[in-house]
Amino acid sequence: MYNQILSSLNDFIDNDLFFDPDQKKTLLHKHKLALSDSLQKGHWTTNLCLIASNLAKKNPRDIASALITRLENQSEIAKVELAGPGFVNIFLTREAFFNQLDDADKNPNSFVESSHTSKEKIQIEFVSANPTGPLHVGHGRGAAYGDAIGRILQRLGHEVSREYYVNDAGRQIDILACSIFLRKFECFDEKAFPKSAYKGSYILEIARGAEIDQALTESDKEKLITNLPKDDEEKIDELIERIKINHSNSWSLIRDFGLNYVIKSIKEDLTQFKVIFDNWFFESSLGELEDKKSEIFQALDQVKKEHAYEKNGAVWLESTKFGDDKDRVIIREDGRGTYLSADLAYHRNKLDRGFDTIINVWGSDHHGYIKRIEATIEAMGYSKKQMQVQLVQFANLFENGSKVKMSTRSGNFYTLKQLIDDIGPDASRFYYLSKQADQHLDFDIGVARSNSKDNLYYYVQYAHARICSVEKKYLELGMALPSKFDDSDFDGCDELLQMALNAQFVIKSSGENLQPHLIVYYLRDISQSFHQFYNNVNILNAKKLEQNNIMRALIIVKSVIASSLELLGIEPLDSM
RNA sequence: GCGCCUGUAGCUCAGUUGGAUAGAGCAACGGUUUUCUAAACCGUGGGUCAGGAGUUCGAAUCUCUUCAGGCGCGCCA
Repeated sequence: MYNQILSSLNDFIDNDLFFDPDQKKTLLHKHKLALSDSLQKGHWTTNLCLIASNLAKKNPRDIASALITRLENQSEIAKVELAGPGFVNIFLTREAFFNQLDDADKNPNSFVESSHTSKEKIQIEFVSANPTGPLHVGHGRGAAYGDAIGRILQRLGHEVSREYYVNDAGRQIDILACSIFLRKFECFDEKAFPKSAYKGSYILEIARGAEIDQALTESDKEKLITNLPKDDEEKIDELIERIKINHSNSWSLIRDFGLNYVIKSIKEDLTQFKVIFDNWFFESSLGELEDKKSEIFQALDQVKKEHAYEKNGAVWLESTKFGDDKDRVIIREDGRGTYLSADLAYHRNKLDRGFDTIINVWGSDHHGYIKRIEATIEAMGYSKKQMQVQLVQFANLFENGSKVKMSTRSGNFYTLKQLIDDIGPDASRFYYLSKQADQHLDFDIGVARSNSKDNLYYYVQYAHARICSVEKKYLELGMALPSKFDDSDFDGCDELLQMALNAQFVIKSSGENLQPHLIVYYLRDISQSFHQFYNNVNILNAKKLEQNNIMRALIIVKSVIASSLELLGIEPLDSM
């Protein structure tokens, strides 16, 4: 029906309006056909005449009359009204209204899929937390978000690939290995343990699990910890250096063991959170800068030829040529690459894999980094439009009104796993997604855990469970669940059904804008409408004539709720 | 100093990309169950959409500006 009306509107623009081609183009682009938010305004509504009247400097009423006649000629349309400042409201016949619902139930993309949006190959890179410790509640938000937009884009017909970028090559990993080493061989007293090392209890666990034949003598330890620099950061770097040189065997054993251990635990947490990645990309696979065959060398070499220069012994990328604020170092004075150089090679690798769009989900503290990476993409000869960066603000966790602190180094943090164990993966995901991603989220675990009315997650689940229960009772009465509407003129479900139709548009918009929270609020609204209906109408004791359509309506609402929850990675509950 | 984000009811937030009378939840007060799950529903009160100017048929939404708050500005990752 949507497509049918839409093409009538377009025919009208083409044939009945005496506009020049430019005006027609903007009109085609700007007019909208939307579901009405209330049936008093009809089933469908369009602003076409408003826009047209603006372009032609004419009264909307003069333009509308021809359109109204054209629309009213269609057998599915019962009535067309001009309302408000110039909206055209379209009222369908009951039969047409029900038909589009049955169609939408069969094909949840019936309105949106034939539109000219092309199917793309999309890659989403998200979480990508440094493998230096367990995921904490801040990472959970990125995980829930990235996974949800993946599901939504898939629903819209795109081919989606999820990727985790593992920074397994940098200094952070050395600090991890060093921390484990120091614990393993008990090099420091508890009080003297370096501040800049990781202190979480998981470090002790890993240290206990690591099987190393070698032992450190007291003099080894003494050598390791005497005459260290005072500065915390310098101290840890010095320790790393000394261990690497003097205990290279243990070092690499511990480093590999620790890294694998942490990555494994991250994977387990994500699996429990129902986030599955198609690909784990390791920074180390890009190779070493010294190796001329490595990807990282070749990527840098390519860029260096045209868009880089040497200054103060370092190699600088001319990123200002591509919109960055200043030029950036890609190879340090001492010959090592910067973080940007690895990212440059990584993005080249991604774009060469043939994705139409790559989406990077980053913590919002990286926002200063966007221009920089865009510049490197342009410098390598790609278009920055192929990459979309979506920032996710950190989630603040509250418990009983007070903020729970998070810091990986101090080891004092609330892990994602704890959260999942506490309130479950589904409620966690629901709350993570309940606010626009790039804005602060205050997550009160007390509310999420509670059975109270302000727990929105249960409000939505309750609507689903109630419908399941009614269906069950209906079957127990010996009735069969209807698969079609009949022509009874009971209209008590119509507003609810109108809202159910809107799911397609909400999902489309949430996919196009990468905003899963729109679905959360849609779920709240349709659940509310259902609860109202439920309290108004006694379904099982309703008139036999009305019951078929009521049950049909509930089946449709239930399936809309279930499939919307699915897009958020949440399993609908059949009973509570 | 430069850049990005935010400011909507007492609190937490939506607002379909410029549309019709600005909406929910919580909190406050009052009500609804011999009948399908009361984790529900109904009612009442609560607003200069931070302030100002502009763009137009029409602005919470776009532009400019003032104020307030948050974040980012390494040869760290």
